[in-house]
Amino acid sequence: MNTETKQAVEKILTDYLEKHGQRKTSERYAILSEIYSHEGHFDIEELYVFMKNKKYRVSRATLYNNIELLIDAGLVIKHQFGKNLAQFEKAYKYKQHDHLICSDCKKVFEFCDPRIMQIQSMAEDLLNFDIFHHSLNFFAKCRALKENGTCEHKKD
Amino acid sequence: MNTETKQAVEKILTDYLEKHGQRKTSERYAILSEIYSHEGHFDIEELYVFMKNKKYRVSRATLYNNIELLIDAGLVIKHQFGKNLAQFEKAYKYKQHDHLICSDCKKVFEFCDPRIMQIQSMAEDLLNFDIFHHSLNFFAKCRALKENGTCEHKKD
DNA sequence: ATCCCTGCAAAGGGTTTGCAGACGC
DNA sequence: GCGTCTGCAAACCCTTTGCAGGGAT
Repeated sequence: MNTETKQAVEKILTDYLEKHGQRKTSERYAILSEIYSHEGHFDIEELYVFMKNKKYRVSRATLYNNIELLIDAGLVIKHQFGKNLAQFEKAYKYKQHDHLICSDCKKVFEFCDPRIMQIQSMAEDLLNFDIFHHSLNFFAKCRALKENGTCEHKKD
Repeated sequence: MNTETKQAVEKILTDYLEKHGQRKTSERYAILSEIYSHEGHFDIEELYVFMKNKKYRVSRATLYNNIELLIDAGLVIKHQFGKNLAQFEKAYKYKQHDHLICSDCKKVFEFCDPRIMQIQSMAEDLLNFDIFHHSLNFFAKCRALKENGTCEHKKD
């Protein structure tokens, strides 16, 4: 990842840890760095394998503990795409977007629409809450599937 | 539940089973009836306990199998509210709505906003998919919490 | 009579917990 | 040195699977 982003997210983590009186362990910075060096979604097992394949001696328990911390610090976002498997994504400077999941091949697509923020404001005022996160998922069938018998995006 | 709804959902199930060459077992109709006799969200374990507390001899495996069938038939909707626990809800004649989850007490609130359908149309055309289901969840802090130190809706 | 569907129990897979040792403070 | 954080492994919980018996067609 670029140096600017690396420094920025490390500072956010440092500030968060200091504010909450938690320790600045090397594992926490290693996990953050690993997450920000990958594009797209990942689950804990994938992150574990990535880090094991490098020099890191890291445990799944530590990953589970610290991913929660990173979510709380606003550095990571958690997704649930219908399966019983939490998936994650880096959050810093990543444009707000939502997801569409292909029911055929389970591939996840991204899109964004500013109108979601208007709905959010409406819900906040209606229910008297402050919303800090949203999750919008569309489940869909590829139009090419019924015409050609195959997802046209499978070749990607 | 009212007789009209009961007959309507049973017909939908019957049509679905006949169309797919699947058997009309008493368990399937019992599960459907049980689901439609409750308001709000439920998970498989709750449904299992409900049915055990009545006369039914039913297994969790059958519930898991048939809830998928009912979802496919459009009679049940599945939700994931951030935890690794699938929650379900009856779908027939139930107005389209979305959810806001209180981060303090985890209570789930409902709201609806027609603009979600506009976003859906946009995403369909942008990505060339036909969307058959959507899931929009807001995660939020109750405004009364920071003022009074307690969720004002906890008394509900 | 066929064979799909069921109940039961064991297995599976992701996540959490307990504990002794390590390390930030 | 104190107390938190870590790695490891076992425990946990929800869900899926295997199998023999039962019921729909």
